Amino acid sequence: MGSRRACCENMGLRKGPWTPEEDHILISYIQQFGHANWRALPKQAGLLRCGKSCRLRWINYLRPDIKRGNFSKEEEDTIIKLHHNLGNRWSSIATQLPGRTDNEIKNFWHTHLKKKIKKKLIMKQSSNSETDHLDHEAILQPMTMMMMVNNARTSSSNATTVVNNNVHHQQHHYYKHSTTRTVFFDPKLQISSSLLLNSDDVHHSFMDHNNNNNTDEDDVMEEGIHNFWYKLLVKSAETATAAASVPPALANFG
DNA sequence: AATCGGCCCAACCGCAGAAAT
DNA sequence: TATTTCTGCGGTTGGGCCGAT
Repeated sequence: MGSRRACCENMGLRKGPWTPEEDHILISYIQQFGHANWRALPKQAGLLRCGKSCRLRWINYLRPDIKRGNFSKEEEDTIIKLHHNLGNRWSSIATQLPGRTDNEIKNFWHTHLKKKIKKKLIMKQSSNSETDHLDHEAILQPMTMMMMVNNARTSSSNATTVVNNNVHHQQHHYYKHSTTRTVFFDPKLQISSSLLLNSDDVHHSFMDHNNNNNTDEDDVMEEGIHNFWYKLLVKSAETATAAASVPPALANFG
């Protein structure tokens, strides 16, 4: 694809917070003419904004069906459940929550739910006698990796990158073997989790679950992934705790 | 009353895929 | 089929707000 100029590079266009006047112009225009072409809209409406900015303003703030205010407990539970299944696919999650935007859900996740879940995990971890020796930071570190690998798994475009880098593509996860360890790799962020995934049995446990012949493929994947991440979490926390000096956990893989 | 630091959220940016040419 | 344009998505940022000191 050729080099494309960002829409807001156009000189003379306003950026930053919208004024009530701009809001009014945008609402009036869309009510009258709709928004068939975002690119052309600001010019036709007489707004000194790029189309992208107009679209965002409308979708996230001005649409008449936007539900404002605090998230209910039901909405919260729905987000947690959907995020567990879908990962950071905020737009998909938003389709299940009428009146809520992907941006709003994303913000809510980052500011409230993520912390809440981490806290729950720590509480759970503290009450688990079997893993009492593990420190909480070591648990949270692989959690970050879980998120990143999950992102890689949900992006089809990354698959190409992975193939180009000669990384094997198996089911929905990417992995590659070095002579000494199995490495998970996030092609988008160009980082690997070699520190966290230096154990073959973790890798095999994941593969075993994936090779299960159960008829409900999604359930198998879900169960396999769940089990896999649990083992990974414990294993990597052990590794991190044991290490006298922890090297940069997310070193470039080259 | 002033300052500081963390939180929150609207808006921006870059990227990728779809659609159009 | 190749290239360009448009749209939508997810990550990130920055500024306002608010409580703590």
